[in-house]
Amino acid sequence: MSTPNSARPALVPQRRHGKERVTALLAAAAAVIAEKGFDAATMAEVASRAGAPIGSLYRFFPSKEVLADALVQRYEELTREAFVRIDAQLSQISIAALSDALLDIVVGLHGETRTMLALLEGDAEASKKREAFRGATRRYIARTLTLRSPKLPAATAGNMAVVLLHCMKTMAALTVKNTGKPAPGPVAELREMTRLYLANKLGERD
Amino acid sequence: MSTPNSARPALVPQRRHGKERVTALLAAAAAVIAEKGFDAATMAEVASRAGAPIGSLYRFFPSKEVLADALVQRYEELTREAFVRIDAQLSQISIAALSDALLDIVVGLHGETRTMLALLEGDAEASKKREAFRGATRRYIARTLTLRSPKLPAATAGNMAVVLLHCMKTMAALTVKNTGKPAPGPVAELREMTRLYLANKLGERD
Amino acid sequence: MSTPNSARPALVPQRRHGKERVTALLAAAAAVIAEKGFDAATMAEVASRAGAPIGSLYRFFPSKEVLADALVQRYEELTREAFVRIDAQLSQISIAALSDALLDIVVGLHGETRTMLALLEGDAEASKKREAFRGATRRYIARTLTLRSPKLPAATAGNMAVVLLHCMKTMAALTVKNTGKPAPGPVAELREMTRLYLANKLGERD
Amino acid sequence: MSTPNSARPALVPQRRHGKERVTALLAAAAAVIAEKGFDAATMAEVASRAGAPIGSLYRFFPSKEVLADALVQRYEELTREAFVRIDAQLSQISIAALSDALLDIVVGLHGETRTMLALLEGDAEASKKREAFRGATRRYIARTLTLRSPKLPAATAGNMAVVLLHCMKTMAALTVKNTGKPAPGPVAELREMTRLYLANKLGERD
DNA sequence: AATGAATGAGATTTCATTCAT
DNA sequence: AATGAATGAAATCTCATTCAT
Repeated sequence: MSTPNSARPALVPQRRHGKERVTALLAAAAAVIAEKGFDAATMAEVASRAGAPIGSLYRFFPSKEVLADALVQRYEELTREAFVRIDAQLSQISIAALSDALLDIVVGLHGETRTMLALLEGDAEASKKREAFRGATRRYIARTLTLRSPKLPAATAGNMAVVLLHCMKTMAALTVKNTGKPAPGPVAELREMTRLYLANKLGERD
Repeated sequence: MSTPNSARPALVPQRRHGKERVTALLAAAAAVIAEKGFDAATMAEVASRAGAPIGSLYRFFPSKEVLADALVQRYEELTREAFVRIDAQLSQISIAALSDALLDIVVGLHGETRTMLALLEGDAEASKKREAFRGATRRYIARTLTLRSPKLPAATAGNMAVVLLHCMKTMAALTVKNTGKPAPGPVAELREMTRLYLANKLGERD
Repeated sequence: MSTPNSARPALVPQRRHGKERVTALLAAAAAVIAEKGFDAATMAEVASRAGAPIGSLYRFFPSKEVLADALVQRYEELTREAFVRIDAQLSQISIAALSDALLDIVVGLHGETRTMLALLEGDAEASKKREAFRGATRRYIARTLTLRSPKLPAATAGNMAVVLLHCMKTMAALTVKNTGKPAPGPVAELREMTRLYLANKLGERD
Repeated sequence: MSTPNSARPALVPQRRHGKERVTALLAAAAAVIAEKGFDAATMAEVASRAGAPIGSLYRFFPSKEVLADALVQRYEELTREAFVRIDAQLSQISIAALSDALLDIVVGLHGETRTMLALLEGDAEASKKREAFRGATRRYIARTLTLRSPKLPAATAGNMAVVLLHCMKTMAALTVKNTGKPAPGPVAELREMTRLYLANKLGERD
């Protein structure tokens, strides 16, 4: 009657129509959250922009929280895949290239960088899933650093990962600056700073 | 949510009692926003935590937006003063010290770092005042860089300022991580990265 | 809450599989209603607890109202059978034993006493079927009283039946008190009060 | 943002206008709950029937639960006062008169007997306040019994109170039967049964 | 001027019932 | 016939802002 249905996870659609609808709902949610931020985004607008009745939205995503988590989970999967690709060629690329590859991960989210930023904001009330995303990404970074420089102490790798995660967030912020245009100057500076940092820490000391 | 009272600016209190009340209201607003975020902070809680009636809050700050702007303006003033202090000793300090000084500005906000972050989040709906804060800080950074290295092209200084502003935001985020404890490892890494970057860009090439 | 499907009655299942399913659905409905009350019980939970798809539930019971009526009808049948057994030995038992037998009828519903109470609550919106249950039980009581004491005026028997019906409801309430334990002290008092009343009214004055 | 405001108790109105409004709201709530039962009564209808906007209703009664509790508390106060009056003349009245006085308490609630019944229904989800009402009334009864017959064992008084409370509920149910008309026959029977019981238990054995 | 009660649009969420597959 | 996804009206509750006192 009044107990919020926060327990149930997102429903996985069975039929083709349901899959299309879920895709549309997630796209609409990403768009609305990108435009207005998580709090100001309303479930009604998400549904209507997806051309779905509100009941359908709630059938698949039983709460606003679950809807946000579904988006975050997608970003986490994309991020994990990106690290798999980076790790596969880790021994063949320069440290500068590695640095660029890290920053380019956020660009790979295409139009949803702004959504991801909106979802990652707000430490306090953010759900477990979103905090987990940050943690997971940090671990991916640390593991990649260790793979590349096996002598790097684990603690150092962890600390560096925190800083590099923020560099990635900065990259995301620059990418969406001014509604989509990449702001090339600042991006170049960010790349330079990150390259310098990685080169200095990971070695290549000649 | 009805028609907002967007016109009138924050009232400047005349009598001593009024000044104390405004101080208490701003402190309460900072605390509530830090705890719950801007959207979840309610005007009623701000007033009650300041021991003031809600009508009094609205007398001095005609809207939630104006209240947020007043906080941002205070942070901008503190930031400006910090740059004045940095610029005064700019020729006598090393680049590493300058780098640290930039990052330490956010620490100077004491307990309100979290509030400032909450107010700076959310590109979309943020008011002009908050956008102006970012712009002003960026200009302060650029001016300081130019003062220290007069040959630095203006465009480069501007681009660097964008990146350094994000380093400051990172510093702020690390400062409030885990309810106040500074997370020393990541902070050390951030300082190192920023020092490397500034040293490389501003020179000291001997 | 839209237009209810009030017309069609409960479908009587033809095949054996259908009968089993109906039994499972009714048992699930009884359990859910006992736990949460009629309003808070949802059709979805009834179906899922019976291991049946929601469509199947609606095939046999075209509305929530009809489902409740089916339960009530079962209680009415059980009650009628109980009165048949009581009437069969009516001339051989003492008035005290008759009194106890009346109160024990509700105990014979086993685990569904709570369900019955939940369905009998709420005068206002209760369906005809549920009101009819009360009326029928009242008539059973009155008839049994008349059978036992033929000189009892019909009007008196009817009035007494109303009171005795409430004694049975009280017995039901005491039976389910504290999740199933019978609360022996109050039950003993209720038995005593009912015996006194019946003995006084039905006679045995010699 | 989403936390229900179940914590805050009912607000006590300060000004005269507020007191009138609270009175109107409680009357409207009692009427709607009496007509439709607690679950089917909507906050919107309560407000509109009191001629108040929904926000005003929630200002004074922060949740539906609190609104119900306020009604129950009023009934508890009326009940307590009734017991005070009964106890004051306890030594001067016959046991039959005491029995009648107990049953007449529910009649003293005038038109709100049905509301009280609706609020007392439903063991499971009922709030603490409503359970407390039952408990308090039981204790009032037990104390009155003990005052009248000091030799009565405490445990027996408690058990009798449970049964007598149900007699009072029965009286309430009979009072509201058929939208207000008292159904004189059954009431007379109930009075008789209760008198017999009390006379038998409390004594007058000469 | 100061207060805090009043307002009501709008947000999230539920669920009985239907109907396409 | 059987299934379970889809629907949307309606319920509870919030809160920025106003304005009578």
